[in-house]
Amino acid sequence: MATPTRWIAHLDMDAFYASVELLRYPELKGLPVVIGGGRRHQPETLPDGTRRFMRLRDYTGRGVATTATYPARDLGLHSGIGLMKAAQRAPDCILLPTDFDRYRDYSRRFKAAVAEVAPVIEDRGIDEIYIDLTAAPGAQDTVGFDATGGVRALAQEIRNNVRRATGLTCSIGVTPNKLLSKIASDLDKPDGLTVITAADVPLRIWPLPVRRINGIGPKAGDKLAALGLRTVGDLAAAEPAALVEHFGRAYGRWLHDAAHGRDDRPVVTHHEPVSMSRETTFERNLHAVRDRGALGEIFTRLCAQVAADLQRKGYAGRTIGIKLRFDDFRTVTRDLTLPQPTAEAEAIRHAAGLCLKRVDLGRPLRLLGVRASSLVRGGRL
DNA sequence: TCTGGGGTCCTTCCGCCA
DNA sequence: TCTGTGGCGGAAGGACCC
Repeated sequence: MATPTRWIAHLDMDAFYASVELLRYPELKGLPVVIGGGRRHQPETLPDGTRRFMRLRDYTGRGVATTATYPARDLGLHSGIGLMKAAQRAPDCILLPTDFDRYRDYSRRFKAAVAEVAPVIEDRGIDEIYIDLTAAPGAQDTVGFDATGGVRALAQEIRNNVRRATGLTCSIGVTPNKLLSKIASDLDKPDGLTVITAADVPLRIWPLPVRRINGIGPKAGDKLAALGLRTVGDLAAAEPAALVEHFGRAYGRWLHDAAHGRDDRPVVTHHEPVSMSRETTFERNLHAVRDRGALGEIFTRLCAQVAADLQRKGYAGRTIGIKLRFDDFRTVTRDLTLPQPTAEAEAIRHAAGLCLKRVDLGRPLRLLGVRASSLVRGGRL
């Protein structure tokens, strides 16, 4: 028997948070809706049973959109857009608060539905996963003359199962590796299924902009554009030595491999957390001296939250750190490694306080965060 | 009226030590 | 004792992702 073809799927839920909200508020189907902001703007149920929703024009604050329905995207609203800016573009658009508990619940449901068909799953956050289909029953089957027929049917079965379990649609890309599957799942969205083989890479992948590659962000994208490299094909044709020269050894080589669709990272079914953190952006900027009391309260609360998170999940952290963002958006961090790991709010607060003393607090602050890293399991010393 | 919150990983620099 | 070298952990920042 020949070596089996490696088949990795990337499954991405379609406009996940928004779609979960539409299940709860079906009257919003087809309307522009964004999710985000604080918890203040809950829909109101009127005496006649209908619901009243908040509009973007009524929003004030510093929130951003977490996601947007497809009709809202047509109006130029996208995830990450400031809600005040969004309100200028679409004042009548409906605004819903985020409800992470509910999204986590649906997340568990869709992942369980996938696991019934194919159990080798890598979690990539609340709304997407990788699935190793290589050894799944039927994946290597040829249907007629189509060597991808078996894996395509399997992916379709996964989609059906997710829909049955949640009422939600997803998009799946199936290819020989994670890198290509991530790109492929985005090619036919929403509710799509895309299968790509290594031989398809020049035709299907090379015409795409480099930014479609997971790992090429705004900075690298701009730098590549400045070198005249706009498509994945441009990048694939570039001299590896030139890429190394401009981007360093590791990243330069990775760029070259990625452009050729090469990626042998395994599907990892278990992850240990590296850090746990809590941070908050203030409603208005706070000053270290003038707003000492308010700042101290927030600081203590963040430490307590990190401690609670650590204890709930059974970890302790040896390194405690803080993060500050000033009114000019400059961000600084300070870390302190302790002799012993801790999950106690008071010890965290003390260490974080020492970190804070090392920062010049001359400017007003817009954000404060507390983090625990170098985590050890089970310890609560 | 700019620009959330929770993460991971990588690079660079620095001090310490063998 | 001086100089060099290399490893390593910790700290800081940055890029990127969902």
